[in-house]
Amino acid sequence: MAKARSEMIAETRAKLVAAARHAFGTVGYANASMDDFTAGAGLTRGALYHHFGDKKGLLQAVIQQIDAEMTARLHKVSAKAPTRWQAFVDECVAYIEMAVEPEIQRILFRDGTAVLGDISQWPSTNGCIQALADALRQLQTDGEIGADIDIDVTARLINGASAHAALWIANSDDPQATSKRAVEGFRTLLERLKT
Amino acid sequence: MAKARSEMIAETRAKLVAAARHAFGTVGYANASMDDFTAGAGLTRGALYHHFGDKKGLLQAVIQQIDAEMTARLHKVSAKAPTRWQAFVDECVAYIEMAVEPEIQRILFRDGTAVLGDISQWPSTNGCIQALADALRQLQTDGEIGADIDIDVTARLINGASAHAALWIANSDDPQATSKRAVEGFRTLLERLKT
DNA sequence: ATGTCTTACATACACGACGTATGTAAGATG
DNA sequence: CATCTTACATACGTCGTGTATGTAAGACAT
Repeated sequence: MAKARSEMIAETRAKLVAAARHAFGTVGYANASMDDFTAGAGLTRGALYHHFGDKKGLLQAVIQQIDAEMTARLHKVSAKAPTRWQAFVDECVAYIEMAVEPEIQRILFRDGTAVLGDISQWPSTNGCIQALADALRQLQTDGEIGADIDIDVTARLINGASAHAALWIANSDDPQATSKRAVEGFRTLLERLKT
Repeated sequence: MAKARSEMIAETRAKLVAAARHAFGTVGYANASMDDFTAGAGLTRGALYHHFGDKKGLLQAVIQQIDAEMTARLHKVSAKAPTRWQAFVDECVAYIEMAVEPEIQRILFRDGTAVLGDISQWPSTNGCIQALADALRQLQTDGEIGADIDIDVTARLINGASAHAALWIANSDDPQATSKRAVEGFRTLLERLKT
C-alpha cells in the first residue's frame, strides 16, 4: 500500500492547492487567511507549512497549476487553427480572454507579480510566453513576419500588452464592449507584424 | 498665521508621503510597517490615519505623486524632440526607462496594481497613458499613423507592453543588455504603426 | 515480527501589524 | 472669552503569520 500512501499525500497537496486557489482567486492573496481555507479543506496550517514552506510557496504552487492549464488551453487553440498566422492571432486573443477571467487575473497578474516579482523569470513558469514565442518563431521561419523582429522581445511585449488589456477590460464599466475594442485594436497591431 | 498653520499641515502630509514612498519603494507595501516609517518621519500612525484613512489611502497618495512626476518627465522629453514622431518614440522609450527604476517599478507596477487594481482606472491617475494617447492622436491627425488605429486601445497596449518590458528588464541578469534589446524591439514595433 | 526512524500532519505559542477608540492641545470661530 | 473643531498622539483589541513542539502512522532494518 505504498501507493495508497503517496496517493493520500498527493491528494492533500491537491486539496490545499485547490483551497488556496479558490481563496486567492476570490478574496486575494493578502486577505486569504491560511487558517480559514485550510480548515475548509479539512486540514490545518500545519499541513500547509509542511508541504509548501510558507504562504508564498503555496502561491507558487497555485500559479504553476494555473499556468499549466493556460498553456494547455493555448496549445489547443493554436492546434485548431487552419494557418500558422491564424493560430498565432487566435493564441493572442485567447490569452486576452483567459486573462480576463477573475481568478487568473487576480492570482497571476495582481498578486503573483506583487508577491513573487516577474512571473516570466521563474523556472518552468509562464509557458504562455514560450507558446507565443514558439508561434512567432514558426512564422518568422515561414517568412510571414519580418526577419528584423526580435522574437523573445516581441513575445514578451505582446504578453505584457495582453495582460494589461485584460486588466483594462475586466475593470471597465462594460467589459463586453471593451473586450471587443481591445481585441480589435490588438488585431490591427498584429497585422502590422506581417512582412 | 492661518497660512503658517496650513503650511504645517501640508508639510506633515508631505513628510508622511515621502516616508511611505521610501518604505514602499524599498521593502514593498506589505512589508512596510506604518509604525516604523511614521516614526522615521517623527510622527505616529495617528497622523497617518487622520490624513489618509488607511494604508491603502496612503499608497494612493504616493502613487499620485509619482504619476505626476512621471507625467511631467514625459512631457519634458516629448517637448525636446524635433518631430512629432520622434517625440512619441522618445516618450515610449522614456517610459520604459522610468519603469525600470526600482521605486517606480515596485510601487506602481507591483504593489499598486495588486492593492488598488488597474491603475489606469483611477480618476486623475496615470497621466502617462493620457500623454501617450495625446501623442498618438496628434500623429493620427497629422496622417503619420494609420487611421484604422484605435488610439485609446493602442495607448493602453503600449503602456502595458512597456510596463512588462520594464519588469523583464529589471529582473533580468543583465539589465543593461536586456534594456537595449527591449528598446530596440520596441522601436521596430512602433515603426510599424506608421502609414 | 519488532523496534527504530522518518514522515505527515496537528497543536500551541510568540510576535508583529493593522485598525479603532479615546485623549489632548492648539488654533479657528462666534 | 468661551466653544468648537482640527491635528495629531496614545492605548488597546484583534487577527494573521511563522515557528516550535507534539503525535500517530507508515517505512525499514534486523
